[in-house]
Parts: sequence; structure tokens; C-alpha cells
Amino acid sequence: MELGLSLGDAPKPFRFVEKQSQVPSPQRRLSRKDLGFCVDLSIGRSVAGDKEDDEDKPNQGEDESDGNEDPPTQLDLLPHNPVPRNLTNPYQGFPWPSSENDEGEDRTASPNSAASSFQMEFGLYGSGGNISSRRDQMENGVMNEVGESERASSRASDEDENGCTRKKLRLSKEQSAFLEESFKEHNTLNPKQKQALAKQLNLRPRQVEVWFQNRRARTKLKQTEVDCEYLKRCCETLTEENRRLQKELQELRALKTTNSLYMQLPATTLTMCPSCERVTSSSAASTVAATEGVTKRSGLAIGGGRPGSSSFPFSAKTQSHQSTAS
DNA sequence: AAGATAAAGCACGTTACTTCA
DNA sequence: CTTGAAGTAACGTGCTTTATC
Repeated sequence: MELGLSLGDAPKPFRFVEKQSQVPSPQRRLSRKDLGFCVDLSIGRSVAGDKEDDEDKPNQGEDESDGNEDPPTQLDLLPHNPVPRNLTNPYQGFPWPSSENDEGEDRTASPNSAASSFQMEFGLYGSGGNISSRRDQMENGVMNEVGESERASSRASDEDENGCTRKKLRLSKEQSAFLEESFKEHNTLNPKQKQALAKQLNLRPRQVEVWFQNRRARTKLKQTEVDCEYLKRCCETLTEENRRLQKELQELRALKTTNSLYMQLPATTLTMCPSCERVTSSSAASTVAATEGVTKRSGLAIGGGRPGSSSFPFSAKTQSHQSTAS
């Protein structure tokens, strides 16, 4: 598992981000999307990112052979919904059988039941649908004429014939699964692929395009959430480590101060009474008073010294004093 | 060759709608 | 039945790239 964490300009972002910036154009300039942090914390290679169309990825070879022995991987955010495994190539024809009966079918039905009337159900817009954007006007040639789609259009409220109201449609499970499979193959589409997908799913190319845009956005959002979670954990760990090191540093400093202080004193002059735990000096009482003050200021309580501090200068003396006292 | 312009694609933010607890 | 949250299709906008003049 490789952990790549970079702040600011990411020289080698994780795979998905890298791909996004490369797909449209090999010479794509660094945009605002390419900046910012970039975390790679996933295990295993992305399913989505491994296979790309040659025409989509003119410089893919450079990506794969950039000398990284442990290729950065990313979290696979693709859904785990069951998708027919024979959908590896969406352009080879959808394998599910079609049926005439799509009336009253359950949208959340199992794949078996949902397998019916695939092509028939994909007509989402009736004639005279809402064509608002320039792209829609360009792509209207693929506009389907299936007006009986109960799945989608009938759920929309009564729209005026000019299509002024926005129609919110729900893609069928099959359509979503198909699009997901395509997204695994390539998370961007060239016009040919878009047209083919739209035709296959009986959608408008604009719908396919929007779906892919939204899908990329969802992937990025999820990845961002994962990144944030990870960074939060990193931050907590580092904070804790910092606190621990600060504490240790403080203790070391205190110890050094104490040590240097007692290095100046004659060692034989200090003793500690085991009963009263007071330091006494055999030479002068004034020294004792001074010593007590210093030791208290240094944060080390005599007799109650911190555990494990074997280098504490009083330990040996205390022992001898105890033995003599008994 | 360099600049202007149009077209297309994309990211991003938002809105509107659906579904579900 | 109502309501709020979550999910998502669709849209608007701005930016970038590419092709053409």
C-alpha cells in the first residue's frame, strides 16, 4: 500500500485525478482542479482506471511507465451493485432479453424481472420534449420517440408542450448498470462512445453526457470525503505524537537542569532522611534550604521522584542513609 | 506566425425532483 | 399524511482546448 500525500501542487496525483486531467487533452494546462492536496490511500488498483481507449488516452503509456514500481492506487468507489458480468463491452450489444411488458413493473425489481423490455423502457422523453441547451439542439437527432415510457416520463408532472418544466427522470436499474459498466471502462466519453451509448440505452446523448459528468462529480466527492477522513486521522495522530514529544522534551529539560545543578554541589554533602524525606547537608544547613528551593522549582519532588528515573542523584545516598539509620 | 472566434468538453455549483425513513 | 434528508438528473456558468479563419 502506497500512501501518497502532497499539499499544493501535486506532482503525481493519484490515478483518478491524473486521468481526469489528461483525458480531454494531452496538453491540458494545470487548472484549479489540479491544485490542492491529493491523497492516495487505497489498496489495490482501480478497476476503472486500468483500461482506457487508445483514442482517449494518447499519452497513457507515459502514465503507466513512469518508473513507479508501486503504482499509486486509489479507492475503488464504484458501486457494488450487481451488474451482469457479460457487459464488459457495452458496444457489443446488450445481452438482456426484451419484452413487451413494461407496464406496472417494479423499478426496484430484481435483475431478473428488470431484464424485461430493456430497449423498450429506455425511451424517456416523448416527442416535443424539453430541448433547451445548444448541445441538446445539436444532439436532437438521437432524440427518441418513445412516448409510452411509464418508468420515467409518466412520473413527471404534467409538463407543458413547450417543455418549460424540467423533467426529472429516473434511469432504470439496467440503464444505470450499463452506464456504470461503461464508466468503469472509461470515465470520460468521446463523441462516438457517447452516441453509441445513447443509442444503446435509448437515451439522448446529452443525458449520457450529463450522467457521466454527475458520475465523475460523485466519484470525486466520495474520494474527497475519504481523503478528509484520512487527513483527519493523520492530524490526530500527529497531534498526539507532538504532545508526547513535547512532554518528553520538557522532562528531559528538567532533568538536565537538575543534573547540572547538583553537579556543582559536593555529592557527599547531601543526604535524605527517610522518615521526614528532607534533604540534609552534613556541611552547612544553609545549603539544605537552598537545595530544597531549587528542587521544588525544577519540578522534581525529592522522595517522590518520577518513576524510572534511575539517574536521579539522590537514590544511592538515600539508600545508604536508610541503612545507617536502622 | 499570431490573434480572434466559434465550438466542444469539462468541472463546479445549483436547482428540481424522487425516494425513503 | 407530512416532513426532512439523501440521492440524482438536469441545468447554468466559466474555463480550457482545439480548429478555423
